[in-house]
Amino acid sequence: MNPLLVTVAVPVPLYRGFDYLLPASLAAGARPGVRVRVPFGRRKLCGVIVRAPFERVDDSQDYRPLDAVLDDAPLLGAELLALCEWAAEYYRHPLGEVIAAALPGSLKHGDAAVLHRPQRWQLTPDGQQALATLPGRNRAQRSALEALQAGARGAGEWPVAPAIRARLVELGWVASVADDARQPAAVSDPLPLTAAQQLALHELEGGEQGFRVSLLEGVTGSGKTELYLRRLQASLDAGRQALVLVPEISLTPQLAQRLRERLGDGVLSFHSGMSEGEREQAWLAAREGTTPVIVGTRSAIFVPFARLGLIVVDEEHDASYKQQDGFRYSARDLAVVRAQRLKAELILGSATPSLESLHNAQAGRYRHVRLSERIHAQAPPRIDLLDVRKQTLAHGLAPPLLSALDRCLEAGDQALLFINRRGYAPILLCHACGWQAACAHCDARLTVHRGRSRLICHHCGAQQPLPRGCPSCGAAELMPLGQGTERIEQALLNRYPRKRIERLDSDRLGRRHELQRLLDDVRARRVDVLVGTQILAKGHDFPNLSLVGIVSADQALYGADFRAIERMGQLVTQVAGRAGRAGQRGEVLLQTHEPDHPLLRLLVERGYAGLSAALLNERREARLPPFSHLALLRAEARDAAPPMHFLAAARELLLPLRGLQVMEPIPSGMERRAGFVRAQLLVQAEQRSALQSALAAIVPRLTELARGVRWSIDVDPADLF
DNA sequence: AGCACGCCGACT
DNA sequence: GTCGGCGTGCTC
Repeated sequence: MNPLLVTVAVPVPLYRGFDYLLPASLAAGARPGVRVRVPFGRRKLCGVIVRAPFERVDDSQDYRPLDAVLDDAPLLGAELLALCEWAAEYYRHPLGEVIAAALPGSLKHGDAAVLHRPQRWQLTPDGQQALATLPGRNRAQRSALEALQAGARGAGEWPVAPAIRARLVELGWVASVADDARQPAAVSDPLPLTAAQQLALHELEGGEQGFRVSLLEGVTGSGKTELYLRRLQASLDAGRQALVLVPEISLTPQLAQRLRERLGDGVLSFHSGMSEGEREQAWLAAREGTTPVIVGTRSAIFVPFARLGLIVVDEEHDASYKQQDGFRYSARDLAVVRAQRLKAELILGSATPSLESLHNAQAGRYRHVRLSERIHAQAPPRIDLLDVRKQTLAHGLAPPLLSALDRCLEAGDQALLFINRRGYAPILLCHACGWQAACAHCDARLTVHRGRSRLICHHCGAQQPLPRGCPSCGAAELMPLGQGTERIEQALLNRYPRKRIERLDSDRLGRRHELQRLLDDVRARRVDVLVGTQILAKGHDFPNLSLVGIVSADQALYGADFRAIERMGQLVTQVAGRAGRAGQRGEVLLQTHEPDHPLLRLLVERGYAGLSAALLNERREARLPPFSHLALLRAEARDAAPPMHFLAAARELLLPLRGLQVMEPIPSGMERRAGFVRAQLLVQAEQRSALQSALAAIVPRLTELARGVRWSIDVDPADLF
């Protein structure tokens, strides 16, 4: 018999498969999904077997034997492996890298997959006694013991420094006990449903079981989460697990906590803010079936489950579900694929659904479940356009907005100001000679950050100290032009010295618990005005806002990207939705220089539903997604010519293929970025399959053409820059 | 992506 | 005379 070979996916950016000789001694355990250690060039890599062993037939090729089989049982089950293969095909990304993206760090590098038995820390009788007699100076020990007594349960929920814990164990005051019987602790009762919720729940539950997608379109405050909870409970009751995706790390603790209160403490999180160890344990627990629910961000779509029955994608319109570099997958779209393959239920929830999902719902592929009433029966916030033309702006704020703020704060209410720009000002200008602070590596201006006293490029991260005078003409005074969150915050601090003004943007999200503390302060009404970027639009709940000011959304109106207005509508609607308290209508002011823009008027008069309907019509006319399918071929290099030449050659390869419309290669929106000159080629197809086969056909040739050019394929690009 | 091999400038 | 610059070539 001929020797056996196995195909191994190795984590390298190569589109070819690599076959290895399978030593007879290792043949028993070699199955798809099992990790192996293989020699690769001069190094050793951890790869995954992706095909059942097969007999060697050709003698022309030399093979190297694999070193070791790392798993007794496949680490990637058939379902997850198939999902990875599907994603690699669809997104035209090397399978080895896709699998690497699906594995938590430590497992990716070949560490043994060991699920620690859940353990729980417990006060011993000695510990009980010690707590009573412990001298007051042992503060750390005391508070740790008190936390345990107060009912901290899982190991992760007992906040104690490892050194203190070790000491307490040594003293015999605490002990760990196995916690297999994860009794659902402190499970609270479901909230009563409104009539509208009941109706919606009925629609979600009804009809054919098995694979189904529901687009749950519910305005802010309509109680989508309670419906998720009902479906999650039903899934758990049926003995199946569930996956809940959220767009942002900062939303996981909040939601995970709420799920734990209702579904028990088996609910685990999965996101990049966790340590590798924590992520690995959550991943393994889901795979074993020992955790009923995972709440996570984009990458959690690759968590394996023993019996997944339900996926919820919250805020499904959110662009963060699309990975923007490397393996450019959409977790929301993969959720559809995964649910279909598993015959599972999928709920896509949003107050402002993406045009793609709306289109799918209208085409009958998704159930369209609407929740149009807010629970507390407030009127939905009305958005008023504030024409700022010819008005004197103070740091970008027009007098009517300022007087609305005055009234709001006098009444002791809270206000929120939204501006989608970090920093103090996006431009630093010399009034004497016209010089502007520009990035040395990008075609971009540097943003003034007053607090840190620096100029920062928001595209490549380059920084420099804030210059004292003009570097070009020496004039003493430089003018910050335009506004960011920092500047609005400053202006409000000056105007309202006795009020508490807080800023919320990614610059402030450094420390782990800071966001949580800030949000708590806002909810407890210790903050009067909150100034922030789109983080404010992402589902955080602020129950006491009576005024929302949107400093500007005009940029989207001039934006070159065909999705700019859709995004603006989502952002504005989401931010506006934060306004209004029980029984009181919120006020929303949207500053604009284009008060007569038809799409802006549509948004204000007919809401997101009106805007999205009009945008869908435009897309249909223009044959843009979701009425066609796009792929973007990007290229970059140190010099300007190679990317264009590469793309021109790629275009030649594509032109003879059928069912495609191939544009001319063009320089990217920001041509130079982080020292690279970038260009792109847009390919459009009516049929997804035509796009797929075209890309499949040209990838091997691209590899040959790419001399000195870095390139990537973006299937279903989120933006065309 | 790594990692090596391979030929041309400023240093112990 | 060497250390090292990154160009390009390969990885079963």
